[in-house]
Amino acid sequence: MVYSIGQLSKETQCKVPTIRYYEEIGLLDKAQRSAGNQRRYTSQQCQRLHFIRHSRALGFSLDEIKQLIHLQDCQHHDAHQAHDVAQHHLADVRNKIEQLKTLEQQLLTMIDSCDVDETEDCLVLKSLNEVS
Amino acid sequence: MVYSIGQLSKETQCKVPTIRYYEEIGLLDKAQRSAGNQRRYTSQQCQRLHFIRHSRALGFSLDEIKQLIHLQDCQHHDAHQAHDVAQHHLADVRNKIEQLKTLEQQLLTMIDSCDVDETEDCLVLKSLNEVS
DNA sequence: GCTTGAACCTCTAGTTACTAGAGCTTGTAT
DNA sequence: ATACAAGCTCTAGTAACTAGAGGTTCAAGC
Repeated sequence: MVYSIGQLSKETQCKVPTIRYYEEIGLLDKAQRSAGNQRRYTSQQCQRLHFIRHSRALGFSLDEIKQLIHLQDCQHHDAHQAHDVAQHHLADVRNKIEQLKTLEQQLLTMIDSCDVDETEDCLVLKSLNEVS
Repeated sequence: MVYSIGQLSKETQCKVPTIRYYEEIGLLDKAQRSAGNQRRYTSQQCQRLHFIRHSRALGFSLDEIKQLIHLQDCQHHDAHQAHDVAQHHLADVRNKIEQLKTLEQQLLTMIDSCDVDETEDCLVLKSLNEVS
């Protein structure tokens, strides 16, 4: 199976300029070209793009994905390096969740303090002005 | 009290280039200048920068902060517009938390599936290759 | 074989919220 | 008077794309 960039785009739900961008930064190998200079992709490249998109959906950065791809390509890697990348990322995600929960609480407090007292000005601005 | 940009920076914990950047995009008014063209700030501007930093710490975007500042400056605003901005932001934050929790689960599943079976290759890469 | 139009090409610039560096000038303390 | 920290402007870089201009190629229908 050979894909044009548009077909690959449909297959992987990845926008055409994004595919070109991935090639540009070396995340995807340079595609073969048709006689008229248009990109042609193999099933393998299609699978790699699926891998990239799936990883992105899980929040891995392009840099992390580069590492994961390298681990895939290099046969002699330690069995647990990919595991480490994933675990590191999991820690990041948990950190972000904690931060956002704190934030959620602060916003709630701010908004609630305002609901109590409908007759006055909204206190949101006031509370943002307080030096914490 | 009159501040140089460095003093303002210390006072607000906001880096010097960031202050200049806020001026450039119109989030802070243009500062007065000394005879030698250096920026001089008043206590009012210092308070405004505190407001901006506090809002940023709560995750408001610069655009949202612009709206909030406009609401402060404009005396004739609806008492609850700031409330709305905050509530909208709260919804965003909650959304992000939900997404990250889903992600956390997927990562956990991936990593755990690998721990079960230590003798084989790490399954992280394999599971990223599966088309979900 | 010719025409049409969708899909392709490259290149540049924009997005968000800053950060870093070059090369020069000003302020202040001794 | 001098030294040097702190200031100035301008340009470019970060992450991960997205959008548009202006031109070319492919594939289908006649």
